[in-house]
Amino acid sequence: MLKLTKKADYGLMAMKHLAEHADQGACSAKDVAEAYGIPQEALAKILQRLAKVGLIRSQHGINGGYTLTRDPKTISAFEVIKAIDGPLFITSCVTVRGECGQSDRCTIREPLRKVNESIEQVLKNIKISQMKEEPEVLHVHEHIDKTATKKPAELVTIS
Amino acid sequence: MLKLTKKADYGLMAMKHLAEHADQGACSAKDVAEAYGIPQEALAKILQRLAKVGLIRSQHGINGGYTLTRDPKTISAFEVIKAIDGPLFITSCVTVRGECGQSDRCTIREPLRKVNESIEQVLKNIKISQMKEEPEVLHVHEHIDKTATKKPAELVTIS
DNA sequence: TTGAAATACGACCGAAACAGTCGGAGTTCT
DNA sequence: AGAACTCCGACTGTTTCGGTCGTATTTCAA
Repeated sequence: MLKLTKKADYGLMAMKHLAEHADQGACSAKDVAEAYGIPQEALAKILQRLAKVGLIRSQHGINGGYTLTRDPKTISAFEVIKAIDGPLFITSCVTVRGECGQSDRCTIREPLRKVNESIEQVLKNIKISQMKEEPEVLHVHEHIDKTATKKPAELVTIS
Repeated sequence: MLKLTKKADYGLMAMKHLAEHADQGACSAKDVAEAYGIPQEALAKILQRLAKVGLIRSQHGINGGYTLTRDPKTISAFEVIKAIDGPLFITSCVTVRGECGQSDRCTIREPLRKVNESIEQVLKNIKISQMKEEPEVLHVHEHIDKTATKKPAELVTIS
């Protein structure tokens, strides 16, 4: 149904939380989990994956937790989702090798690849810093519009 | 992982096939299934759902099968996908009632709703007729660009 | 040095959605 | 009327998802 997994949702929430509390030092998985009513163990596993790809830094021991490694303005939702759910393909017949398992006569995969690219661009242009609060939402609009209006060349070159 | 189900893929293939063979009368589920190596019974069920929402018309008996009810230029990929997989939401916490089951403090759902709208617009502007062959792909690009450039007002009003 | 607090990692289980299969009902042509 | 062909709806295995548990490792503080 073209939906993100809950893990990806949790990951985005956690990243947003870390961005908001960046000045208060590290946030533990327990803190974030309790703040949003997320199972602690489940969130911990997600944060581990985010740390593994370098989006956040982990610190053991007392007063430990997770901190962002980059400015939230430079972290896209696409990076977070990809780190958690793996590479996303809108079509189920297209694999990582670009092959179509079903049949050679599947002629719809090329148009769908374009759709996939468009979705990726949208997600890449949504930054963690833009998810903070409601007033910021207006900025998201502008960026969504910019995504397609300012990058037609990029979309074309992919084809 | 933000991917379409195989059923949706099959449905799009079948719709494309019906569009290409519209002048040859009705196509049976068997014909389409054999043309693409899809299990016949599985495809039949998909075609049933497409018929139920009125995208195609079914005809029993000998030389029966399915035919498009509308011009393929007016049928969007969004309609096909929605008919098969149901309403699509990019976020798993957002339900049909707009509620967030997790917590009231989930502040990321509004930005993600905008992403969802953008994706819907992309899918709505991809028509079955544009999936026919490779040269047509270029047209898809134009429509993707138009999607966001010509409809900023619509995106804003949804917020 | 000892213990508490926190992450790191893997294995496990129940639930839900997915992919595909089977028998039955309806329609058309001969 | 009968046979061939098709659509139709319910059913079952399989995979994925979501969440839990247990254990090891690291860090800081008393």
